[in-house]
Amino acid sequence: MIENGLYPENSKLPSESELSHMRGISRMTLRQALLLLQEDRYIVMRLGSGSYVSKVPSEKRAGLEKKTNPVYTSSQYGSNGLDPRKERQR
Amino acid sequence: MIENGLYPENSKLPSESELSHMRGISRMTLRQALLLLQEDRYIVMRLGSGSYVSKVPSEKRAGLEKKTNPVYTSSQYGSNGLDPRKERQR
Amino acid sequence: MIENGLYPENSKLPSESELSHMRGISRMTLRQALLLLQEDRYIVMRLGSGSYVSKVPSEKRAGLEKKTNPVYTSSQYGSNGLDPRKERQR
Amino acid sequence: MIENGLYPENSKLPSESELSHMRGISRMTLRQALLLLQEDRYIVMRLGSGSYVSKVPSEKRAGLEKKTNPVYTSSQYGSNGLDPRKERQR
DNA sequence: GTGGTCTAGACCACT
DNA sequence: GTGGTCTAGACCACC
Repeated sequence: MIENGLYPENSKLPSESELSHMRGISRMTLRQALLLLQEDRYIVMRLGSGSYVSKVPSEKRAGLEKKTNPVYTSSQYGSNGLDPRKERQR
Repeated sequence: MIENGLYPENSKLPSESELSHMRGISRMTLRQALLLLQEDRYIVMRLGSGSYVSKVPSEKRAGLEKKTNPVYTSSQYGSNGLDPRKERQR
Repeated sequence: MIENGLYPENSKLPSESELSHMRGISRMTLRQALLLLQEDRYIVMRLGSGSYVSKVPSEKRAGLEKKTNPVYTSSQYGSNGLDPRKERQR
Repeated sequence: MIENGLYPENSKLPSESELSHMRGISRMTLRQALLLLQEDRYIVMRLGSGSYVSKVPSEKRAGLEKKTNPVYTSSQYGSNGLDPRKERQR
């Protein structure tokens, strides 16, 4: 979603609670993802404030720089950042 | 800071607002710390007036007296009491 | 609400988030109330689990036992525990 | 300032601290004024949130309705709401 | 202008 | 998804 330009540099991400609901995953799983992003310096998590984009990875230069925690996806989500799987049965 | 002699007995501490800015934390968090210090009788908070040092803990005699709310620090701040982390990101 | 029998002994209270919405107050304020109740041993707050009633104060015997943190109310709420003031202005 | 359209209906007034500095008066004096305005239903003071304009008095109809707490001024302030007396010696 | 309290909302640590 | 803590900023009661 950051690569897709949905969240520009220095912008504030939705809250952990919102993001986890958007993707249909638990907060624990979402936090693990955020912590990996922070480890790679893509975001900064500020206690009591929110998570902020600190660097937008360049899709074009993929391969020139090594990502410590690469993302393996079989598909990309739309620009609204919503997980289509969310409309699943409960 | 009291142990370091920065604020002697019966002296007036900076206001809660000042102290919170000095340490780079919110006033609510600073107040929780002051309330713990007051619980241990190190300071007295006077409504509408300020906070005052009522007892200076002796570092040397550490262990002879029991602190209800001990402080766990990995480092000590300078004599100006300023938090070097204050230059935090935005 | 505990005195009114809404939450019997050993029962689980609604979450802090729910209770704060029910009463139309912020979660921080609700927590201060819960902490006072816990101090007086009426409830137990279990991290990651919830708050539980540990003792039901007897209204009838009021005066025979001393409450450290008494409640001063000008009125009582209904059995649903909802605050009529909740429809506040914005 | 409300009559001059500086603060429209449902808008949020500056904080008590800001307003008192703007007019060069103490917060106590400013609060007395706000409380009078609230008594006349011109504003609503929401604890922990701020003061909000609830009704804009009509200058044109002055006299048709009775103000409980009328304002007696010898002059009007500019649209910026700043008190010219503020630039006084200290 | 101080300490005291409240709002609204976030991340953190835990079950 | 809970309680625990923190942020940022407001009004309240008081000196």
